[in-house]
Amino acid sequence: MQKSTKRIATMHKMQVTGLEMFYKNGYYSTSVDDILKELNLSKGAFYYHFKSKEEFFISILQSLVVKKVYSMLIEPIEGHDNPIDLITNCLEDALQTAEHNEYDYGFVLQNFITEFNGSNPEIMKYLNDTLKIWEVNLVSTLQRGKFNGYVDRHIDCEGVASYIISSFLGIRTLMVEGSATALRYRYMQQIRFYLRAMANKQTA
Amino acid sequence: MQKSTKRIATMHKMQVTGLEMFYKNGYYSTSVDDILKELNLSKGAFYYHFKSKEEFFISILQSLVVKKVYSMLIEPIEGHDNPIDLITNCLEDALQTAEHNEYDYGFVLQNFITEFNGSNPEIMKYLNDTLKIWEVNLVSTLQRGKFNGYVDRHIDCEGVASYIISSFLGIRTLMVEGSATALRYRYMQQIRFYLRAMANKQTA
DNA sequence: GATAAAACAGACTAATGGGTTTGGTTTTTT
DNA sequence: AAAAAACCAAACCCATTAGTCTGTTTTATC
Repeated sequence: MQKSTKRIATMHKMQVTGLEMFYKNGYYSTSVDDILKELNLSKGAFYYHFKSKEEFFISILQSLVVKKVYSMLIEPIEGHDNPIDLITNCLEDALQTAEHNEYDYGFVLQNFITEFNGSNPEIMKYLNDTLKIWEVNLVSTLQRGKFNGYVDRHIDCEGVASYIISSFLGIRTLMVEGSATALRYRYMQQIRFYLRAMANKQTA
Repeated sequence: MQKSTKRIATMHKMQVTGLEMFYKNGYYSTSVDDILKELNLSKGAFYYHFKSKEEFFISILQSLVVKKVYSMLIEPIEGHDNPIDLITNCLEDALQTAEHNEYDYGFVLQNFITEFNGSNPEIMKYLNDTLKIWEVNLVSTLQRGKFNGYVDRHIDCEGVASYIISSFLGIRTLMVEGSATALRYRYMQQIRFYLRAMANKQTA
């Protein structure tokens, strides 16, 4: 009983290539035809599977982006180890991924937020919700860190979380054109410095 | 001899409205007709003054954006006062401007960098150059701060500068949808905390 | 106030892109 | 083998958009 297995495979292929091209060239600058040419598929194929370009894009957000945000930005910082180390390593990994021309999904979000802001409220909702998921998980990781004695009790977890996200999104913007390796190195030094100051001074 | 006074006035009006709409809806999502309708002007007028949409946009970068980056982000941090205070106040001002739905020009740059990255190298060059101007000036402000005894000698000025820019660009992304006031408040607390640690501990 | 140049209006063109339709082929089920 | 479901190709439709062309109005100059 694999009646929909091919359907799913085809849709998935379209979504993967779609995300790649939307991310690289922007949503509005990437035509459906562009994606189909890349895949040697036809318009008929596309509109058999998806109602519209917009619905197609939303399906990408739901089935690819959200999952990747979880696996790259959220799961690595779960658990009861020192959140400061967890977060530092997670950011380092994400930036290294970015450096090798793959996409780290925090920046994917930022790109699309910039593009759709003001022009498409429905898509913006999905994007903001996903970003919010990251933020919420950062906050609770920090709070858990307080509870477990790793993080200073006086720290404003919400403030730190949005500051981490901000700096990360920003450095990724700079990396698109600047010398990525040098920027990553410097950024990691600064964020380490910043996060180290959050540590609980009582406990080792 | 005011043969070009009207010409300049009209061009300027087009540029101001153009920047506003490009910034709000994106370059590719804003048609020349959209801008002209807003101004009650015609195609003939537009192409009388500008060779193309792209040239029009570049003229906006040159005549509006660069100047504003200077007056909002560079001039305020010049001088020989404590650069940590200068930078803090400058960022605060920029974020307050942003909160009142006007545009702070750091974010204008970021928006366009995101939009044109990968699709238009010529425009990217202008945008990156402008961002670079900001960065270079931040670095030299910090170095001057070292010289004048305000900033710790061990600080990596390049690292701090790109970290400041990063966090600023990032927080602006978050502000587009989140509660701007709360984000600004938190951000300023964090950046103050971060910058205070740069201060020279010897001198008061 | 005639004339020339500058500034502007608006219909038109060509190309692009989202989406539809038609007309098929392959795969699965019975 | 026959019917139905899943899948695919490409011509076609319609709205939009950057850019052109031809003319008209405004403005400066003598």
